[in-house]
Amino acid sequence: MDGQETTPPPAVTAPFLSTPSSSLHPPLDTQVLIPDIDWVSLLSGQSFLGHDDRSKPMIETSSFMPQTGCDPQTENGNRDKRKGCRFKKTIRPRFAFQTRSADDILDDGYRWRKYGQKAVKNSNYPRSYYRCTHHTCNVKKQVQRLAKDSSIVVTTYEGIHNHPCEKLMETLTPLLKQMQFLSRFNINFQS
DNA sequence: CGTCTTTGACCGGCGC
DNA sequence: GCGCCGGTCAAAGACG
Repeated sequence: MDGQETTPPPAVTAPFLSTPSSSLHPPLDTQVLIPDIDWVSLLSGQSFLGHDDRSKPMIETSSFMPQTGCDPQTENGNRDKRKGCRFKKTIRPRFAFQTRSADDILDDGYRWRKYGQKAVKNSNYPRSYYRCTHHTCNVKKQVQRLAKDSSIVVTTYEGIHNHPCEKLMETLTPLLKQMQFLSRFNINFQS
């Protein structure tokens, strides 16, 4: 099931930045109130955020990364700890923002697979865990409603996409092909 | 049939 | 050492 395809664009109400160079991928076609965002870099899967000292850290940036000798593909903490692989704490891009939306899932153009849901303390609402479905991508995100205001969804992204946004590419590919065709036609016409 | 969600179990970190 | 908590795994089932 891919409920993200039909999710209406929510309004981002309160962005928080934890790492200046982190790569977050907010929903496409969203009423975004974040200033100084390089959306081109963002949508191409590159690091995108300009420095914004006004932004307040919301979420810790530390996460587990494998030490040398561990398979980078199996970066997820518990899975590798079970194999006896040792970890050290390193900084990993992590970014949280709040959206006012009736839907928990934001359509950010990427495909996500839900791999867990947990009830969290001091909250009536569960926290959902998602992982990017791209085989080489290790980006994760957590989604949770605010206990104080159930209309606000807190989304936390962790990691950087190492591939372009699939949905954007789907949209742009026919357009690019058409442009290539037209430019070729134009060259032939001139010669 | 492939993809995705659900959900109970499991594990490690952390505070006491 | 123990219990709580957050994060992840993986089997089973749902869905298109």
